[in-house]
Amino acid sequence: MPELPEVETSRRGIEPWIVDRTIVDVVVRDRRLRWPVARGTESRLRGQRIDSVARRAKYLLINTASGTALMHLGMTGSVFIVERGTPAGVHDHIDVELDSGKALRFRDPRRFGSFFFSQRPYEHPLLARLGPEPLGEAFDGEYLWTASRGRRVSVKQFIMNAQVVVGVGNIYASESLFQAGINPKRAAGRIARRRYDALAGSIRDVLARAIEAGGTTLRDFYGGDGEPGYFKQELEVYDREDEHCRRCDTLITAIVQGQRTTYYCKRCQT
DNA sequence: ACTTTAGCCTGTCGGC
DNA sequence: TGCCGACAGGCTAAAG
Repeated sequence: MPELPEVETSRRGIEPWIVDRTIVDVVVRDRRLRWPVARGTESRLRGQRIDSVARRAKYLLINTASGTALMHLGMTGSVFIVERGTPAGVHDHIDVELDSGKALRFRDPRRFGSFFFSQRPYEHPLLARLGPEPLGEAFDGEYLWTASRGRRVSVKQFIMNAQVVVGVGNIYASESLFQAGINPKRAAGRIARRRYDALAGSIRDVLARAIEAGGTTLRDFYGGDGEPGYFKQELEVYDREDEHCRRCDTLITAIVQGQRTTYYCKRCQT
């Protein structure tokens, strides 16, 4: 489900409900996530006041004075606010209960998500080697071009690599490459500097527009306010196999790269 | 150092 | 209608 725009939409949705609230308890109903939820996570959070909620890559960081609770939504995870005491569904694995009478609920049917506590989150092995934020200062065409020299992987797989740049998942990789006019099969190391300028700009633009639209809801994504994401309506190629390219009318092609489906226009993307 | 693959899970959908 | 395989928005670890 969630790529960067969906995680950012979730962050904005929960922020007003949890910042400056105190955690009165944490209830973990199922510890079997991507990595088992460590024993003691609950006690480290209990009694802490939430100072802020941030996002790094696709991680949500709930910051307190004593450390940070990190959540990753994996493929099917979501977070939302409920009244404390709201009966939990089968996939509602964690509740962070607040002194306001509300709770932050973590739901994840496939359990590819994760939840852990860290005093130095940015030094945690899972975060330490992440690439730059695509909407940040350090990300531009020069960076991508330099990082791609000598790389033989396809450009699609290259921009989905979180050590290169974070937050670009399967939907937005296809969309960014379409907007930049680049064939997703092209080897990353054989793309000119100027084309990487275009690609970096497209990644920024696509992600920013998707955040504005509240993310992309293909089936079951809802932001913190319960609204679906409306970026689906703006998708140019993703999930549009055999439909007409809006720019040139050619039928959109679907291929598989690295076990993920890629969509592109053979005529617009070279 | 890079690239590729297997695998973690459940739910849904299309074809028979 | 039911069964079965294919597929799904992510990511790591291990193997090559």
